Amino acid sequence: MRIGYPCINRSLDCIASSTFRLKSYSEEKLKKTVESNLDCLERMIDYNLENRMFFLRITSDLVPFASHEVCDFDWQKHFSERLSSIGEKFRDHNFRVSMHPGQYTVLNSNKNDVYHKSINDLEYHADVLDAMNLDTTAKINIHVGGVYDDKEKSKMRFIKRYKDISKKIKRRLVIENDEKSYSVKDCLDISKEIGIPVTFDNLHHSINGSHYSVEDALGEVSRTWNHKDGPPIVHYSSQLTGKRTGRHADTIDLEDFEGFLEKTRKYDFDLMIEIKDKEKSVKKIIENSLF
DNA sequence: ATCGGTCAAGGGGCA
DNA sequence: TGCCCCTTGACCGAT
Repeated sequence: MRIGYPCINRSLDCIASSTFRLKSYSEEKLKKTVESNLDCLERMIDYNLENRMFFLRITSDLVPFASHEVCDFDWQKHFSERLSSIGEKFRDHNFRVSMHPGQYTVLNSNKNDVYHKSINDLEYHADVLDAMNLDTTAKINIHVGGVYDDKEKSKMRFIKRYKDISKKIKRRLVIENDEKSYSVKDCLDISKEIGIPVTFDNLHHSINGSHYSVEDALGEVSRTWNHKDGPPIVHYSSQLTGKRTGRHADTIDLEDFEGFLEKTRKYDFDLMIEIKDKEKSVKKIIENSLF
């Protein structure tokens, strides 16, 4: 069981996701930005080591515009040594690593150009993990995508597209239940057809549930992860009280978290804490010996 | 130096 | 149809 937080460490005075405007794109600027992003990523790894947080989500902005047509720079080659040494550090300390493309990456889109751009973006994410020589437990986590007024058809489109993608992406791709469209049940239906692992998100499940209890949902998704995929990935967050449903809380509610652990005790998984104050919440969990 | 409008990009939900 | 929300702050031009 490993625990971590996504993309940004607020205790450090650096970010690994620094970017710039498309208008000001230049190869020089890209190189500089990626260098400083990699510096920061290494500092995050060191911080995590010291604090025993062995699950890390790498920001999609590590190499800005990498999947955009404007970028013809061979960043993999240029940063190959650094990327592989970062990967070595991950492996030496048995880190779990993941990435999570944003809302613009929609594999099952009914628009062809969106679909193709999504493939490019998934390719980029796979390239980052490949350049670090990470095994297939390093995952790229996405949502199923749009519904377009016909969920069955849209699920089928996801399945067909999945079958068509390259091995390089396929070996890392996992799907997560989302808060309005595709529930755990929907993800499991898809997984049954193509064997893709399913990430469980407790907050999304509480908003967009199926007939599954948390215990049953976790039990079912656990079976979608094979040995080569590593332990299941679970996302935990709590609702920001009084705000729009789905908004992430500012800091962790330890009582709520204990309740969650209570229900999930019998399962093995790696846990990503998606809460605004990031590593501080994880620290609270560890300090209270909850994980 | 500070401020705030804007940022590559999709989709869903509501008035 | 058009606007807002999510992701999420950071960038950068105007002052």
